[in-house]
Amino acid sequence: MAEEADTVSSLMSEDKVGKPLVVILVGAPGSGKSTFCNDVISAARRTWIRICQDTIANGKAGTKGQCLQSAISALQEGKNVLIDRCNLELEQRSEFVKLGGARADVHAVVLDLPARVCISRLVKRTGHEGNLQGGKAAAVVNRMLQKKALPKLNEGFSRIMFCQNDDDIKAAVNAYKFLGLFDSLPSGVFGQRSADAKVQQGIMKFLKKVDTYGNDFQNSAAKLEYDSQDLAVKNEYKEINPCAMVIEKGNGVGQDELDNDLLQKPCVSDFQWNDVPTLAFPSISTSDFQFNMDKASDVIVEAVADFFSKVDKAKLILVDLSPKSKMLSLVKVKASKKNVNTYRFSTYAGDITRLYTGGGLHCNVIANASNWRLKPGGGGVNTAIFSAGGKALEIATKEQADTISPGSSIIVPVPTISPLYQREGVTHVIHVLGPNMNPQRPNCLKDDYVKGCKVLSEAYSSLFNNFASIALSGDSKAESSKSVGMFFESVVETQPAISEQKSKREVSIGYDSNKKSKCNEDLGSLSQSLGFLEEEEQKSERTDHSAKSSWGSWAHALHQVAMHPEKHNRDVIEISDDLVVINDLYPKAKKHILVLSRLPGLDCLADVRREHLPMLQKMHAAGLKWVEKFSSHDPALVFRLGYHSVPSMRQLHLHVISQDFDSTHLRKKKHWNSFNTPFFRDSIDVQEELKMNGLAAIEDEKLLSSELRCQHCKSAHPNIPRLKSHISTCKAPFPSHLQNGRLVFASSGSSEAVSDL
DNA sequence: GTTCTAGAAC
DNA sequence: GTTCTAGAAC
Repeated sequence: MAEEADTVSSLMSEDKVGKPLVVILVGAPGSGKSTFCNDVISAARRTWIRICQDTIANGKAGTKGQCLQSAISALQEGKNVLIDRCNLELEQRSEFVKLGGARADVHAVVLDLPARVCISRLVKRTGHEGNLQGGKAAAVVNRMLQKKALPKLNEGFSRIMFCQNDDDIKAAVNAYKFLGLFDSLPSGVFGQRSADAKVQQGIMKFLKKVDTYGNDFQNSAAKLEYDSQDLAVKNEYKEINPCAMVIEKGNGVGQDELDNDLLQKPCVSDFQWNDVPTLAFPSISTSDFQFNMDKASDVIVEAVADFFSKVDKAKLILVDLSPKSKMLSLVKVKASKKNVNTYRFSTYAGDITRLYTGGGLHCNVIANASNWRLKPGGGGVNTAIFSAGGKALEIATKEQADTISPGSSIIVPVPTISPLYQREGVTHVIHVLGPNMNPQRPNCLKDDYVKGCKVLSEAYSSLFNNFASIALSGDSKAESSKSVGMFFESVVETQPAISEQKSKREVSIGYDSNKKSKCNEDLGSLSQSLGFLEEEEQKSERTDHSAKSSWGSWAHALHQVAMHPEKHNRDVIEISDDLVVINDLYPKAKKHILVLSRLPGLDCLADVRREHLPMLQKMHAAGLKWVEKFSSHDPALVFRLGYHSVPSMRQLHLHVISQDFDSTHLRKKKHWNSFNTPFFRDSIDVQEELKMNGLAAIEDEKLLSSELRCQHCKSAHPNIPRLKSHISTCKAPFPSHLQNGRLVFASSGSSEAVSDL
């Protein structure tokens, strides 16, 4: 019985318990954020956790990443989160806003107090610490407030509360303090002083404008007026186009009718479309490729939601020719169920090649449901777009690629002579190829909808990413330069498909060779099964490659020393036929030397093969000899010998470096991580791998930007100075994975592996 | 690899 | 205001 009751009550509570909340405080230093948090937490009915960047790292200042991580874990435990950092700028808070969605609702509480109040509090608080006194405090606060961007609902907040004085703050504290597990606060904007009026004005202006278009609009105008109170709360509607507003608010007045009547009038063009990049796209694969529409509409809505979570201020419009389109209605219903922002995503029934002249819609980018040969014909959208784009579009397409594979897309800038550009203002066409389910067309997937949905989803994300990259590049003529910076909430992969296409066509040219494509690029996978001739070709290409472009001009210094050590007396400490040993010009520790191989053509670890093992053994032995010498002078020194996975300078060199990392030259994250992540390949491991596999593993350069962690106790630190100050006092032993010959020190006159520290 | 510097963060 | 980092240039 008891068990049953438990089950019932847990079911009920699951149903009723609101989502956890993420409350993002927004305010200058001294605005009272911490006090707010403490006041809420001290008597709250829910469980709250305050996340403060100043104290997140064991009481010390930490990173934004640590705050995010901490917030994620708190949410997973069902706790409510208060983000206590300034968050005055959109970018500073955007990562935290993204915590919202299925797992949490995100609110903002804006402590919008006069600067002088913040300054005087700040001086009182920090004066005795000597950090931010008088004029300095004022400068900091004023500077920060200059950059202040008040939060808006369209950033992803479901509720925003503005506090301008202590009473407002008290009310906000109470709202959260008394919020029980089963309660929720209303959505919208509260306490904002002047914006509501502006929104109202904007709407009135719009209504007047609409009126001039005639009777068709009367109903919808009335409807808008009715809803305007609701709209006023959402300040995201400050700058919107009237049609989008109607779409959102037109429920119950015959949606389809409204859409078509309104959208097919050229009423929007002179209103507010100008600065928002807009992509119009047809449904991919559901026409001639016979993809199931129900499944396709799920994929579309999913892809759109995903896109909106990454990108700010861009609009998408799904277009189909027929007002009775099943796809349009399916997508509309599903988008609405999924709460997709209907201001940013809408549907349109009409000709995709006449969006402006036929519908007044200014879409700077349109997508084409293409065929794999990227050729005109075949009917449907493809024929229509190629025909509207003219010969110029066909040629421009050919310039980009010859073919396209299912699930990908390519961008084609529309030539200015094309009617699509001149008449419709379309600056780019993105050709997309979706999966084919039609047995009468090539590459039919039959009924494999697992694969089909995957490919269709890839097609849409490729399309949307490419659209994003157009706006990011500032290439879009529909987008003013000032909005470029505001466009992205986060980095979006750019043009993956186009470079893929290019590389298909230009395999031998090395499309990315101007990038940091070092010699390790493909050698790991360089096939041993290549024929002799091919291998020779590859070799010469590799040599060419590194000589030509992959090593920067500075990167040949070690090579010069290895080949002509006699010319570099100052740095060289040992010369033999095989090796040159030098002091590192910029030592990253008390003792830091390089053992250079003198073999020509052996530039980096990725070049090393089994036959080089004797050379590496000699280098290791030479390194050990120097360790012994150094240790005899300073027995406290402990060394590691190893190679960088991807060196910055050519000519294979072994680092022999003491583990104190006590050096003014160690200044960057990259410096630290190059010696303290798996990017550093211990010499003994490399030798072992050569014996076993014939080559050594190369670790990713991404490791160089990992967070900074102490090599002893593994604690994380926000920056190099903090890390350095920590390691100078950290008493923890070296981790066990270094304790099998990787760490060396001197003992009884000879260097030995450290067995126990 | 370093130096220089703009801009992020507080 | 200072501190710190990351990216560009070399």
